[in-house]
Amino acid sequence: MKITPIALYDILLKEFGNLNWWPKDKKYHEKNSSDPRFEVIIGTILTQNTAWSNVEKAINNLKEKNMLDIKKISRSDMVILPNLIKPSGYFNQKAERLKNLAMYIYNNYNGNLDLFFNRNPQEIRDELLSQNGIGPETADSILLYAGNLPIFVVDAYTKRICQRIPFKVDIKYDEIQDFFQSELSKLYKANKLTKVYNELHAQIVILGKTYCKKKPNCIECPILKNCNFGIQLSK
DNA sequence: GTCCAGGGCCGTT
DNA sequence: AACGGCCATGGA
Repeated sequence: MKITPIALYDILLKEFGNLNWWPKDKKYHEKNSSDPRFEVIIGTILTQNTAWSNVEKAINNLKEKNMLDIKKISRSDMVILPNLIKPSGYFNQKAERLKNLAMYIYNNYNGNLDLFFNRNPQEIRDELLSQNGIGPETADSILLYAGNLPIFVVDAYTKRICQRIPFKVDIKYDEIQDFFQSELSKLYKANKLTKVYNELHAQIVILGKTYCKKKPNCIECPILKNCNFGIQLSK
């Protein structure tokens, strides 16, 4: 049975409901009057090729030291910071990346994320991509989940699912992103796209973690009947 | 013990 | 353009 990105979204929305990503600690930010968008930005770097459970440990360490702050990260000691984020893995690289980005935003936008995000998304994206350690997925996650901008995030799960279904699209980041964005904007109005991209990427991650793993669990997968990979497997 | 996770960079073909 | 090695922890 043929499936489109729109149909995929329908199925996953029924299966998982609204997930309201990105995961963040609202209570913490209310209590400390800190900016939850910066927690998202930190999370996008810490979760690079890393299980989220490990990222949570790192973020908790930052909270305990009151370091979940753009100014403090931008001035952090490069012995202390890697140590705090150690559970997230690649901690030396990630500490550099975090500090560089925090310094960039702090120096050029006075740490003001409203100023940073209130521009043409393409311009912000190019700027993010020019930073060391920020590739397309991290940049787009920042745009979508911190900036609330209508940019679809492609990750390893998205690529895997595109191949397994399969969608008729070249397996490259930009091609897949263009494919999802052009398909979904056929049905949804421009002012709904941020919400749709937010939910669909979140649902794809859950689908990937739960069913469409490297070693997949197709039998219980909600898109079994719409996926060539699962159909072949169940024969 | 082995495999894997919500990538990205760099050097080599 | 494409590919391999590298970065590293913690849970399954």
